[in-house]
This record gives sequence, structure tokens and C-alpha cells, in this order.
Amino acid sequence: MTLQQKYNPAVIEPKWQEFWEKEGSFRTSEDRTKPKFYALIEFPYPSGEGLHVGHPRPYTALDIVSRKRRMEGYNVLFPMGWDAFGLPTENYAIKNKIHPRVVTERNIARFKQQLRSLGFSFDWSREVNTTDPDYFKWTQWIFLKLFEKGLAYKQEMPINWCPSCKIGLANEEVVNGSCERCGSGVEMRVKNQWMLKITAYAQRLIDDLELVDYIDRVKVQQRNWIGRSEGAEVDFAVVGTSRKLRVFTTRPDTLFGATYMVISPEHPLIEEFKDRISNYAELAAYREQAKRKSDFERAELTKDKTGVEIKGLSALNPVTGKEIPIWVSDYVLMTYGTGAIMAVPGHDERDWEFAKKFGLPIVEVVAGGDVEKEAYTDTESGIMVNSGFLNGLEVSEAKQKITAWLEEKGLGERKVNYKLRDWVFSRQRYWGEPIPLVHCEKCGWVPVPEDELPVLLPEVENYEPTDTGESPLANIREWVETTCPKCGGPGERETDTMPQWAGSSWYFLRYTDPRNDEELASKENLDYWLPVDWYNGGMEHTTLHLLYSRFWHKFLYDLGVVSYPEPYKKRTSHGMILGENNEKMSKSRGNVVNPDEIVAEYGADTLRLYEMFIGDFEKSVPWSTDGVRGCRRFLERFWRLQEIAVPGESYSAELETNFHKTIKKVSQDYENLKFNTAIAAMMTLLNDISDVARITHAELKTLLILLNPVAPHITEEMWVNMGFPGYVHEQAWPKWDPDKVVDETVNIAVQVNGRVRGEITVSLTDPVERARELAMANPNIQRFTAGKTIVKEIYVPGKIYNIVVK
RNA sequence: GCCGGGGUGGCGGAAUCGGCAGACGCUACGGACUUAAAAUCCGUUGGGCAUUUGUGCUCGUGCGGGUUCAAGUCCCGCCCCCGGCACCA
Repeated sequence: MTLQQKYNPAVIEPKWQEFWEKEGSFRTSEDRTKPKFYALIEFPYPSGEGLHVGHPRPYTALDIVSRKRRMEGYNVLFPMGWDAFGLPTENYAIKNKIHPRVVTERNIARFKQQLRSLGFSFDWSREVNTTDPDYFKWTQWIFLKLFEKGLAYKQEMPINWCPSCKIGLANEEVVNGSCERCGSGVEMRVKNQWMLKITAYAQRLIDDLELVDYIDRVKVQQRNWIGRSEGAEVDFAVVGTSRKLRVFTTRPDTLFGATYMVISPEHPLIEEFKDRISNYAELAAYREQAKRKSDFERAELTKDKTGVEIKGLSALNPVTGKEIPIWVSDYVLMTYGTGAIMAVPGHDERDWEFAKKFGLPIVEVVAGGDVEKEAYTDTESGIMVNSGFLNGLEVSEAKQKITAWLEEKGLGERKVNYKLRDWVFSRQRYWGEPIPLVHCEKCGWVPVPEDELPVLLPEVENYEPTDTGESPLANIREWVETTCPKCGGPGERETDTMPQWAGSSWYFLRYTDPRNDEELASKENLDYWLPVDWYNGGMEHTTLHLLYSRFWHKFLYDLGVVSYPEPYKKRTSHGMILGENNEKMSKSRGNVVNPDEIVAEYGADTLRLYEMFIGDFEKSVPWSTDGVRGCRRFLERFWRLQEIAVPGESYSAELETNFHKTIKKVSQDYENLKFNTAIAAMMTLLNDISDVARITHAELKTLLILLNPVAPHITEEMWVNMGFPGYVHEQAWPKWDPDKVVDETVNIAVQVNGRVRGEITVSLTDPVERARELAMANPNIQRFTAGKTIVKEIYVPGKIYNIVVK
């Protein structure tokens, strides 16, 4: 055909976007006979900044997979929504005296328009929004179920407090002692907070990683974060009292080497025996000092241990029967184990340092090191010494024996501990889901009845966070004051709201049945669609969102709401896109690239292609404007294939193998996050076609289908331009013939003594004799073999021919 | 400190059941087209040496050893970078 128009994405892209929308091309079908495929990307927080070039990277990746799956005959669910509660919106609203709902609506509209301009095949009819009362009704419902099962409880506890955001933070939100969001230093504050008992699921969260296909670093990080450790709890008698001091240790085998004990400054023992302690004032002062430090500061001062001996109290080592002192030090944390330890300075670095500093005895109980120089911490193979009935055993055997002994004598027991802490679920904020509970003087905490959900946020003109740390909702008396659902007496609503992680912990369930007002989603839909087949998201969500949503899912599984214990079958992760200067993109660094500008100047297909071609999908990579231009150039050249298209419903002889190879490569690479090499393969093929200067209709069709998932607009346009029947997105994914992916003849290298000295053209079936004959015809080979004897020949068909001479 | 991942041209990156290192793209340089420029097209582009200009030799994948006909790839010992965890007993 003769080509009239130039490639003009500004015209064809909006045209196709409207077409797909109007036709409902990517609407998920109700056809349950097809195999299903549920692709999920993390729904964005619609910030005021608008879309960032980092957003389209994972979206395009799974858009590619989704589009390919549709062409392979799957019923695909590829939805999108908004994680729209959150601090920036609230802060902006407070500052500008606008209701956060209005800000949210505006931000969503902007995001949506930007996403549409990129041509993603989302089924927009299933859009969800965590701030929509019809949605958070079910977030509240799940909370009530957790409350009902005793997994939500309110507790007075020291929390991480961000003085700038005026908000309590979960451990996971504290990064190096600073607020993850705003970066200011975190303080400890005691507050009465709602907690979720994620620790009850710790073991299952580890075990069920076996059921899923997550990239390794995600599994590793989850295990690491949950931090399982096996050991024993042991009771030490406090001399002269009936009180026992219980410790947790992973090294019960070293019990004979426990020469003193250390308790955390917050440990109740101090108050209990206030009267017997002769230096109470000193201890109280130490405790005050420790209180002022955050956990982070405590941890920072690793090198210099501090502590005070409790005078007037001592303990008995249960195996040696020796009286040992009890110390207080802030290197022991109240929040882990029992808040008390047995110190074995010979075999624990921290205890060793402490013992050296305060002149406490060090006893060697595992042979192999020099405990006067440093703690010897070999954990498995060392031999026990100075340890009574454990002498001569290996560490691992000694662990077994002593634990059995302790259990038999009633002095202790086997114990597993986890670093994972319960989830601080309260936020003292307005813009979040209200916690649907009422406090009644008489009945305590009473759930709002299910049929009264959702508990809506009160409509107010404006509000401010409070310095006391109370939620702004506390000031809105007409909302707070209510009646107790149980006794009908006066009650007060809970004024804390839920954290942002609440709504995102179950959103993927809602997509399966987004308008259901009877249930969070119908069982039928949940059973058909779940688990999510492929979930891609950022590594930064591994210990937060991913763990939380797995926890909620398991809880819903226990309730019978969902039928599979894990929500996501496969999890992958993308790398960040950095600024052109190789630094993280940020406004303050002035290196932010706005996707709107790229779409306006080069088109959405170029942006998509570039973001996939830019480099290894899993790694961070700097933005390059020149790279974008190169991708646009490729699409221009691709567009001009129309000029050299010739009729023909088969592959041409000269390109046939090439096409089969490319189909194979592209098909496989799209599945393995290797979008960059898939695109490179298509570029190579385009170069080869340009050399031939001709492309048959059959070839062009195949190529259009292969490129379609990456560049959907240009391929649809060219398909129609060529007068091919139907539309690209309705075509079947091309197949490759395994017999046709190998070249009949190949050039292989000929080596002499392992060095390449020439090249021969052989067929795969040629015997070594043929290779030798061809090789020896080469003057350069002759030069290197002349006058020498051949001692060995290595011939690997299709790979190499190596002659070893002497 | 512990646990992951990684170190390859000027740049982003290919190639790891051991088999021609640098695919593909960018940049740069040269040429064509143009009054000129842009765009486009063609060619060159890891270093060094030689060259009859066809090419040949040689060094080269963080460093030092090793295995092998053959090592970016495997083994041993180091260095550095990125991410996570970190006084968790």
C-alpha cells in the first residue's frame, strides 16, 4: 500500500483509547469456561503531584502480560483503583482549608486521565476507591471480625510517635529512627492504641511461603522480618524469695556459663522488690534515662554499654547452683522475649562486652576459642566443657539434652520467639476509616452492629490535628457522643482511625465483585478469581503491605470468606526509575520527569516501549532522554514497514527461521520479566527485515501481534491501515515451530588450543570429519597447526570445533 | 556484624546446563541528502600492535590464585557497590 500519513501518535493514541473504552475491549468477561488470569499491580496513592514516570513501569509490565494472556484465550482480570486515604491529602486539606474528599476526588481525576493516556488495558468498570463508604464499609467489617475473634485489642504501650505528623507509627514505618514519611525523628510515647495480633499468624506467615512463587529476595525479607528463633525459656530463682526470673535464650547449652543476669529497665522485678533493693534511687534514675532514649538511640550506642547492678537481689544459676548478680541494662529490650536474659559472656558478644566493662566473670563452656580475648560464638560444632553432664557433647547435642533436662525438672521449656510485633492499628487522624467501636461505661468496647456500617466520617468545615496526640475527631462532640449499641446507654465513639494499610490489605478481593453491597465479594467470584495469579509491586512494600495483606487474607481464610490460604500465587518486583543524574527522582533534586510531557512529545507507545527497554526490569535504572528518542525512532521505522509490505500469507524463506526464533524469544521473555531482551529481539528482526527490504502480510501480522502488548496503539492502527481483518487485540498469540527455530547451517568458531583462529559454516548434522576438512582448508588454521600433531579434537555441533595440537 | 543481590565498552545493558564477550539501544565520530541546519539514511565505535586495508596478532568481564581443550560463567581466597535486618538474647 502507499503510505499517505506519517506516524502521528498524538492522533492515533487518543483514537484507540476511545475505541477500546467504547467497545469494552478489555472488560473482564463473565465467561467462566475460560481459564482465568488475575494480574495485579499495586494501586496508587493519588497524590497531588500526579503520575510519576516510575508508575508506568510495573503497570506496563503487567499490561503486557495481560494483553498476551487475552490473546492466548484467558479470561483476564486486570483492574485498577485508588489507595486514597492518607496523610499528604490530609495535610494539604488542613493547610488549604479544603475537605480531603474534595482533594482526593481531584487527585483521582488527574491520575485517571494520565493513566488513560498511556493506554493500559485496565477494566475501569471495576475501579475501587478505599475512601468510598461502600468500600470501607467492608474494611470496617473485617476489623469487627478481628475484634470479635480477639485479634484486635487496645493496649497502653509505648509507641513510635512522629512529632511532625502527630501520629503513631507502626514499627515498619520507622526507618533508621525516623518517620518513613516525613523523615523527622521518632520519639517514644505511651498511648492507648488499637493493636492487631499479627504475631498469632507469625508461623503460618513463614510456613506458607512454601505455597507461593515469590522472587527469592521477597521471601527472604519476609522471613527475616518475622525473625523466628528457636530456644528455651529458663527459670532462675531469685535468692531469698519465691519469685522466679524467666529468661529466653537460643543457647540453653551454655547455661553453665551464665555468670550474671540482665533485665530491661522496664522490667517489673524492680518495682516488685523495691523494698529489698538498696540502690533503688540509682536504678530509678537509670530507668528515667533509658526512657528518654528511643529504641533507635538505644541501639545506636552499641559500643558503649551502660548498666547498674541491682543491690540486694541475686539469682541462682539452676545448673551450677551458684549465686549470680542481676543487672539492669538498656541493651535488654522489654519488647522481646521475657525482658530478661541470662548473660553468657564467654559465648555472646554483647554479654562479653558488658562483662569486660563491669568486671564480671567469664567462663568458657564451649571449647575452641579464647574467651579472654573475645566471645566464642560457634553455634554448632564446638565441644562443651565446664558444663557438668553436658561435657564432651557437641553444641547441637547439648541443646537437646539440656532442654529435655529443664523440661523434666520443670525449670524451663522449649520456646520459639519472633521479632515480629503486633501491628499498631490506630492513627490519630481524620482522613482514615473510623474504627467502628463505641465505648460504654457499662459494657466496655462494643462493636457497631453490622447493619449500621459503614461508620462515616463526620462532615466538618475544617479541623486540626491536636498536640495532645488525640484524633481531630475527638473534638467533634456531636459525632463522638452516641448510644451504646448493647445497653442503649450513653457511649462514645472510638476517635482513632485506621492506618493506610487497612484498605490496601484486601482491595484485590473487592475487584472480583466491586459493587456487591451484601458481602465484601461473592464467594463464587472469590473462588473463581483467587488467588491472584501474578502480583507485581515495589520492594518497599515487602514488610508492610505484603505481610499485612497476607495476614488479613489468612484471617479471612479462617473465617471461610476465601478458600485458599494465600492471596498471591506469584510476586515479582520492579526496580526504581532514577533521574538522569542517577539520583532518586524528587522535586527537590529537580530531576523529575513528567510522563505527560513524554506522551505529548513522543507518544504513549514510545514511553511504554522505552520503560520496558530501558534495562533489567528488576533493577533501578537512570532515565535517559536520548534513550526515549531511540525508542521513538524504532517505532518510526516500524511504521514504515507498511511501505514494504507485500501480499503473502506465509513467512518468506529467508525470514522464516528468524520469525520462529523471535516468536519464541518474545513469548518467553514476556513471561520472565525480560521485556528488554524481547524488545531487542524485535529490533533485531526489524533490522533483518530492512536488509531484505520486504515483508509479507503474514510476517507483518505476526510482528504486529508480538509488539502489540508493548505498543498497543501503533499496532492497532497499522493493522487497520493494512486492511487486515478484525483488530490486533482479538488475534491469537502466534506459535513457533520447534523444528524451525534452528538454522540449517551455522557459523561456528574453530579454535586451536582454545584460541579462535577461524570460522567454518557447517550444518548441525555434519560429522567431525566434515568440520576438520573445512577447518583445514583455512590458511590461518593451517598456519597454527602446521608441523604439529593433533592430540585431541573437541567438536560440539552448532557450538565449537577445537583442535588441540602439540 | 548477619542475610540477599551485584561489579562486563563512553552510557543503559546482552550473553551464565562452560563453547566466537559486548546482542539491542544510546552517545561520539565519519559520510550521503540539504543553500544551511534539523530529521532521515549509510558506515565506524573496548584497548594496543601489525597490515598487502582482506584482515592478522595480542590484552580485556572488580582483584589474586585454581580446575579445564575452553572460564564473564565452575572452585578457593579477597576488595568494592546496592538493598534488607541489626544490642532480638
